[in-house]
Amino acid sequence: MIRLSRKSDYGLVALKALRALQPGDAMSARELSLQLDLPTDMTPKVLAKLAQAGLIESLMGKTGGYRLARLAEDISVAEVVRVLDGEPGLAPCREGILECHRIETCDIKHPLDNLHREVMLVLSRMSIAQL
Amino acid sequence: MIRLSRKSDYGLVALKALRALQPGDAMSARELSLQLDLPTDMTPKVLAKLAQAGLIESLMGKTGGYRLARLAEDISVAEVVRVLDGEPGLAPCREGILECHRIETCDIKHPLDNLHREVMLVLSRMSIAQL
DNA sequence: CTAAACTCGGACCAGAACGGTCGCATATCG
DNA sequence: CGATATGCGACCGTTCTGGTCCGAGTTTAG
Repeated sequence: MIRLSRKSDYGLVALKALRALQPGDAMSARELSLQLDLPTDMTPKVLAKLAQAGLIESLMGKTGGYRLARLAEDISVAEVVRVLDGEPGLAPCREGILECHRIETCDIKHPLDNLHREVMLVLSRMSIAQL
Repeated sequence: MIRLSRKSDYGLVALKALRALQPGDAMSARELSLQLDLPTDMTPKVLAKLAQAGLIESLMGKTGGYRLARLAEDISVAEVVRVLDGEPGLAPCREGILECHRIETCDIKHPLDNLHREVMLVLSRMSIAQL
């Protein structure tokens, strides 16, 4: 239910690298891959997701690349995770494995929900700039 | 890197159910499965892990079953997660994917480590009794 | 205008992890 | 002694993720 996969890691290190650029400059996916030792063709995928979510912007063409679309201070870890690993949902009520008509189940659902929300809050408080 | 799988859910609901027992009473794995709609033979596995970690104790024999080994107030969610899903490790330095001799990598490692620690802290603050 | 370098997007594959099951040994109570 | 419980280890099927490949559309350089 709460999952921070490797993709999120990649995204975070990439964003951190983009942050070090001069304003106006862009960095290509391949440069990022080489510099950060990320899997060759994984980087474009991760960056594409971040781009279409509006966290970074992509510049096409020969001198293209990626750069932050916002201030690093305004990009939270939670947002990156949500984009790359999806909104983490609770297992219990998602698949119907634990049926919700059971009292015990719904007794447990809300607390787990709170738990989850609290974790995301922690992630929300940390920005790329703080990494 | 942080992963709360379904097993953890199962463990948490089971512990919550065990908490409702009268002191001295025990509840069999099958009873728990039926009452909580958990997968038939998943429950013993989860309970076995919790037992060997000392969170609950098992009573063998005909009238056997499981019961809490400690007060519900003293069992944290973090502990349950750690037992059932293992100590969550950081991806970057675990598999050598991001080599640690790279400065960028080790710049990112510690902050991610802190992040992770903070999340576990949140889980530590919530006990079974509070669910 | 052509060529090169880049992003975009989808299709694709292998491997690991997870959820779930079975069976046998062992211990307890009646 | 027999019935019933856990303990534990071996065992699959499926899903998901990480990772790769390729074609299409775009922009700049020459």
